[in-house]
Amino acid sequence: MAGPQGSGMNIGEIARRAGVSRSTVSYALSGKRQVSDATRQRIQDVIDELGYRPNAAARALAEGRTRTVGLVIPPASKRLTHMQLDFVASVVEAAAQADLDVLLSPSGGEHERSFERLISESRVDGVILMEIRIEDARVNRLREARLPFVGIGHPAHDPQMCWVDVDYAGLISHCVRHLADLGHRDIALLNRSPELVATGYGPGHRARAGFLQAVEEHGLTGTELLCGDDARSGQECISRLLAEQPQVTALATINEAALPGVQRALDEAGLQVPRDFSLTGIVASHWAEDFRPPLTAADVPAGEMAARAMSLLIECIRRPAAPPEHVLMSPPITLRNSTAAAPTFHRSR
Amino acid sequence: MAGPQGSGMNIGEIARRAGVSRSTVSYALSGKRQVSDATRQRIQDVIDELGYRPNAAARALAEGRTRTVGLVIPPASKRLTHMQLDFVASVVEAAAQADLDVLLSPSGGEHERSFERLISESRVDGVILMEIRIEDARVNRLREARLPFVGIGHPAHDPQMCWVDVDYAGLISHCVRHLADLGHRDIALLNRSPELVATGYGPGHRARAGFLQAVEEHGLTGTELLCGDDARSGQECISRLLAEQPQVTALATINEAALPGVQRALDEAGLQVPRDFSLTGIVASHWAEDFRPPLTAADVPAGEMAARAMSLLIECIRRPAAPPEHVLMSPPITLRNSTAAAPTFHRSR
DNA sequence: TTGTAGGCGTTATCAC
DNA sequence: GTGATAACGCCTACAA
Repeated sequence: MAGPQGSGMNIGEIARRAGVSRSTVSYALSGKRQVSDATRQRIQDVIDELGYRPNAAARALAEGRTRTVGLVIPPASKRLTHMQLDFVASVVEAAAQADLDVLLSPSGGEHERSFERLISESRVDGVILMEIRIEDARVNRLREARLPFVGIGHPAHDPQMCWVDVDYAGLISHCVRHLADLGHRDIALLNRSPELVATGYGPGHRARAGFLQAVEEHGLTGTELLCGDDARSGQECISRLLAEQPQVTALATINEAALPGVQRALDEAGLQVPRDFSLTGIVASHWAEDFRPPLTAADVPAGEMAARAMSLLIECIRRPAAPPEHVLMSPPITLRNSTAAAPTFHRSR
Repeated sequence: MAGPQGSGMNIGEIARRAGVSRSTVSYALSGKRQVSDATRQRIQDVIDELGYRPNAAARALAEGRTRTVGLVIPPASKRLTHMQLDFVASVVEAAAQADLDVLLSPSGGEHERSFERLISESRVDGVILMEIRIEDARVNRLREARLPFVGIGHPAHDPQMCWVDVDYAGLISHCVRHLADLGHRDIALLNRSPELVATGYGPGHRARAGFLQAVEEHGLTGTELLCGDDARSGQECISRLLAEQPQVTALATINEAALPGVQRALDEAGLQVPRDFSLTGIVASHWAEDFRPPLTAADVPAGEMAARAMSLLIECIRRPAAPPEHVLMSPPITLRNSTAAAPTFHRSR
């Protein structure tokens, strides 16, 4: 098994050495027509000996497909969250399962060139688009390019595209009801950063909507906190909340990166979870389990989302005319140990 | 500007509409020979109108290069660390800067197929290989394939390959000296997981070597802790250490994921950093700054490593015969607030 | 300054 | 069962 990409290492060379024509080698490899066992074996021997693999570009050119999918990630400047990371890894895994390769592309900011290359140079057969905004120009761009794609997240109005999303509104609303059932009357929503929500970040908007609706439905008082995606912001946010609104006894969150700070703020205030303060939300299981005590929360199923997105994409590629499918995931709320009945006496300021 | 990948959308179509030959269009695009301003403009107009972009596969086939680099990441099963994540994002960023695309490939475990595709189907012009082991089969595989590559990390003996690494041995040794200067006599090294180190994970081995050497040099007593890459393992590890070896007053770490647990264990034991216990190590700045108090530590410069690796790779691609270059980075230890003079009295068990 | 033509390595449609 | 041969879309000598 010598080095593959040597000099004249192509299907013709294999054919020559095996004493057959190029087409026979091609068919022996693809299995798209009968090849006698004897010749197939002869060909295979030569291939094994030389370590030959067909050239991907030539194949893509001839077949009209690349066996590659694009994954558009948010730009690196804003550090990716752990959930996003899990997602990237899971997409790669799911693609590998289907013998597809993954071409990564940042988008937003400086990186339009990379995105344009991806979609308009026929580098990929389809695209998975992360972090879709409520109004997202890239969606139109992809449609223009007639490229099959699946969104992670969904824009405001678009029955015409495939997407996979988590039901942030429904789940947060569920969390609020859970807290209401436990007797909490004043609760807060720990949302993502102000900038993110301002630029139309779907989960932020939908969590807010679900929160407001549920708060009203149950006659509660609700406070929304927009909080940076890091521990320090979380600590500041919660410290301020505890100081300024001591009547608040519970919190729902979608901001996992802030959790270590939340923990510190509660510790510093001498509050015990769940005795003095209840906590729940939508969080990658990793973060939920690392909290003390472990969080009762809906675990964002990054792996399953990636797998569903990939099979949706494969389907979109196979049948471009098929009606778009949506998957709105509503993972169960895992009961751990961070919510309890509201404390009987209010904390004083 | 209509949809690009329509039906007959290729360089010939552009040529036809502009009333020139295909080669003229090609040259107008590449600039590899003079084209009169008039025709160039006419061609450009047609291109703009139709939104044409050359087909990547055809170009790769003709040029013999793909304008794509491969990034081999550890498999998703073992969750990527934050540092690795930063690194992936930074590589993509650096590649985009050079107008290169990035093909992602998991490796190890189930994913040999993906790795083999990457290196033997001419899908990429070069490879960045993350998480190199002290003995790493992939290195030989890449060399066999004659594919330019750059390692993040370096194997035990290999002057023949390009790599970028952090000087774990030197930095940990530096940390130990710092602690020794502060009067600590019993210190510990919080290493990565036993499995990782057992499979020849370079940073683990080199941190250990630097630790042992420095401990001996300064006449200290050292304990090495192999600890899982998560908060719970960190907490268990440190709790046990504090209980079993109360004479230990300082710790150096390369296990950032364990830090939240380290913090909890110290809190639970009622120890204050740095008054009662000093902490330092090699950690992505993100984690160092999220600790309370912020850690005095060498910040792993993921962004710069990625940039250096990318330019090394570009150089390897340009001149495959050039002697291999190495970059051993030794980022400065950022003074924050987690180390102080050793406590005068030993803690009791 | 521009056009012609051959080749890059596959796949796939014909014939045999 | 197997071989020629024409695409696939682009690049680039070689001519003009």
